[in-house]
Amino acid sequence: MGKAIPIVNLRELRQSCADCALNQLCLPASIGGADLDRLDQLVKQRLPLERGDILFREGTKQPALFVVRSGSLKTFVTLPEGDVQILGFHIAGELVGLDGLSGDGHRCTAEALERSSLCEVPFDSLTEVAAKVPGLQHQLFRVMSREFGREMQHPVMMGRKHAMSRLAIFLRSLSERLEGIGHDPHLLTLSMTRQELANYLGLVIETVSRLFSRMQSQGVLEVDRRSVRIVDPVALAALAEKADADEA
Amino acid sequence: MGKAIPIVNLRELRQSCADCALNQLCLPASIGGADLDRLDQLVKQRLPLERGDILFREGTKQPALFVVRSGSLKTFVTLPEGDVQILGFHIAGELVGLDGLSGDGHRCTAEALERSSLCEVPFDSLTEVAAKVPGLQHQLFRVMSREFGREMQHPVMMGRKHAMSRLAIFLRSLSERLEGIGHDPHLLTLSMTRQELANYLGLVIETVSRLFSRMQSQGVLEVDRRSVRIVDPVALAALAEKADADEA
DNA sequence: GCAATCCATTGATCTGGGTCAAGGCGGGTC
DNA sequence: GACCCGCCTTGACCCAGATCAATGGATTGC
Repeated sequence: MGKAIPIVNLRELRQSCADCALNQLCLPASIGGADLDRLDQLVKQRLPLERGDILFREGTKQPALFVVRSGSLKTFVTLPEGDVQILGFHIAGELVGLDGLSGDGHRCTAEALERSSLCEVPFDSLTEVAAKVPGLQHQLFRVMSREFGREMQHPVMMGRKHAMSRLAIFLRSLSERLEGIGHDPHLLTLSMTRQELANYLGLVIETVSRLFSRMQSQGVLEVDRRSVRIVDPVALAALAEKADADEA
Repeated sequence: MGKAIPIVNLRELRQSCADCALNQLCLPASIGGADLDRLDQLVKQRLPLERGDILFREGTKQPALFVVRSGSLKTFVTLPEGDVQILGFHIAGELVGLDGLSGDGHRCTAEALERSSLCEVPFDSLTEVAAKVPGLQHQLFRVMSREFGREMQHPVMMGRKHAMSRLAIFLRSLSERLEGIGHDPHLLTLSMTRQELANYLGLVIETVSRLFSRMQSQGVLEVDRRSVRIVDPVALAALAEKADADEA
């Protein structure tokens, strides 16, 4: 047994949708047989990305849809003045790139937060096949709409006037999503820096750092660098929902 | 010539997509002939809504897609504690209800801000026809993705740490959208209350009020209750982009 | 081992916007 | 006309979080 050198798992690289553990979260859900084969042929397995690698950039023509198989990414837009706004973090089983179907290319940039592997489906062939496979079209609408629902959470969180609520909402959401892919919902390993998290939450890095410290001293979390253990989920929920004064 | 009693325009109520002034902004764009007729049969013209009328509620099964023909609406979610977060305002030519395709019903509530008329397309029949008309499917993906792009603006705006930038961004966006439907982009008639606007921007009503006053005294706007004239668009743009300190 | 770098934490101070409170104005009703 | 009521504005005050600044680990490179 040598060192833990990360090796590309070749079996994983050439695997069909039918065998994929993420099957139910992904496009192929609820289609099968010949249709699944047809979809399978569109899906390209990509070599893993490393932290900082760009999956696609704002404005890219030839847009594609991606499914995260392992690892995680962030999506963000760059503002005219040069600063960025992070729109979301994407973990295994989640889709990235749905903003690209408009015909004007992708509207945001996607970048890996750690070593990540993905499946890729080019849009033109996807919509082409979707036109022939009603089940796929339906599923495509479903996942787009599901993603819509997820996007809604961001403004809801940003609308909170207390920084503590924002962070608590984020942690709960992440916990829930991890649970959905079979991880321990109380043991989070953050793949983003404090800076990236702060940007996403609409705060500055110092505030995020202080919030983690405060939650730890209150016995809600145990924090060690990027790993966060949720010690008191009830207290965390209370922080997330703590009133916000106005209500109209 | 009597008083200006608002009358339901019957011609408008039973009109085909082909004749509609909003044609290019809407679903029928880029389909024609027999396909357009097929779509036409799905579209129901609804009686106008009055201020406060609910178009659909969170959780409604039997979701549908709506196109605003005139007037305006807001969409919002209700949080467990009872307060709400407004997600967006929708003016003529814009689509409402795209969040409903997930199969779990609508994820937000839509409410009229003023007397508004709409077209309605039930989802089940829409997706059914879309499966047969590739042009429609494509257009449906396009408008969904376009809407995705619009949704992205909300977090970008909420990420701004200065209240003035948030309001300026909102005003510019509204101005642009009004221009798109042939209105004077410098003369805005707000259909939402200050409270609704504040909620959307993640601020309190007093702050919004003070911002309007300040922009007026700076010569950027002329404000009279709900009507806002953009006097100095360049200054407004500068306020919208004013640096926000961090940039990662 | 030591420097350099990146990332995170902590403290001190300042300030933008939230909170509390008091009118103002316009549109409706009787 | 007088009143009311919903919506908006303005002022005074205060606090959560931004800003400024210094320090502390990890990790990487030499």
